[in-house]
Amino acid sequence: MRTVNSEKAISDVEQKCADRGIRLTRRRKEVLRTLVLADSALSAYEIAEQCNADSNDPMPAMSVYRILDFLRDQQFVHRLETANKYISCSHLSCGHDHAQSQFLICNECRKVEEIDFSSEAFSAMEKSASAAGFSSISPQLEVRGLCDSCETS
Amino acid sequence: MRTVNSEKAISDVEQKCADRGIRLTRRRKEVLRTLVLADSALSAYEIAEQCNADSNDPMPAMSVYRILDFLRDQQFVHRLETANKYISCSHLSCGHDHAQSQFLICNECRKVEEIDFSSEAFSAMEKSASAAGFSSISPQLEVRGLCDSCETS
DNA sequence: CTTATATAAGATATAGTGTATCTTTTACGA
DNA sequence: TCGTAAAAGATACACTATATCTTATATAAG
Repeated sequence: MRTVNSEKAISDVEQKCADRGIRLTRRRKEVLRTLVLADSALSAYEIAEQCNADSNDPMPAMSVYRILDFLRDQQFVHRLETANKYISCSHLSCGHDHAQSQFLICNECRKVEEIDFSSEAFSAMEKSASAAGFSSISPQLEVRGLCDSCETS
Repeated sequence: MRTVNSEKAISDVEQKCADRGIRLTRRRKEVLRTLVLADSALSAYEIAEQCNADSNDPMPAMSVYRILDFLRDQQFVHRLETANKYISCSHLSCGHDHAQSQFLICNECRKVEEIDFSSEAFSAMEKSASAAGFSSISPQLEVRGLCDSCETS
């Protein structure tokens, strides 16, 4: 289980939705809960499968996509572009906004860490980018690598 | 046309293949040429389509995938993981190896630049990564952003 | 030169990922 | 309670990619 307190994360999201005047429906909560409880990033179809394992009210894959759109709009969930998978935001219980989302993805065990790169790293990247004719770079970043335990084993 | 001298790039690849004792067949050259001449990154199916526009010997999409595997193994072509597209290496005529490949991708016009991030940028990223339990990061990197001309327009 | 072998290409099927669209249901305010 | 809008259900289909089996071609050995 990735999140220390999954239930708290979900009720915090519920509160945020109430604040924003949007609805965290039963279906949306199902998808969110699946991602919060998951050990790793999941594909849309894996989410549907997991929901169907957890309840006997079938969750169609198409609904998963729709719900993921909603959850991503609200920044509760992120899409890993390099993996075609989805993962719950690791800041569900934080009060502040998270415009940034940078991910370290282990090529071996597929573990994902959502981190903040240092501002030095960012400004150095921006400098290189600007030299190549790119005036701005997205704070969304996916970096592949090896986590410590996979490196040593 | 992305490459200043496309024909030179292709004949340089031919020479490299000869050196490596591998074959740059007619089909492989067709795919490579399509990518070298392309203004942007192409999907496998777009490559097939383009080949079919250029010649009347049909290029099946399945062959394109096989040939892309070959060209990627040889580092003549890269895959943009965040775009599901392929692009020819911008160093086809260089003598040295290119273990690294970092890309800037414009979210607006889809222009792609293959660059080298500064070593400062890399070591700063590695520092952040190591703090998060990742001992090594891949030199393969795709960064989204806006190119100068899309930024100003 | 011919044949054997290995590599490449052709052909077909199918899996995996994602979007479009139309209908039905549900929630909520007037 | 009824009307409207948002959400969910259902179905079809497009796009990306892999697996596998067969046929063709290139090169090396005899």
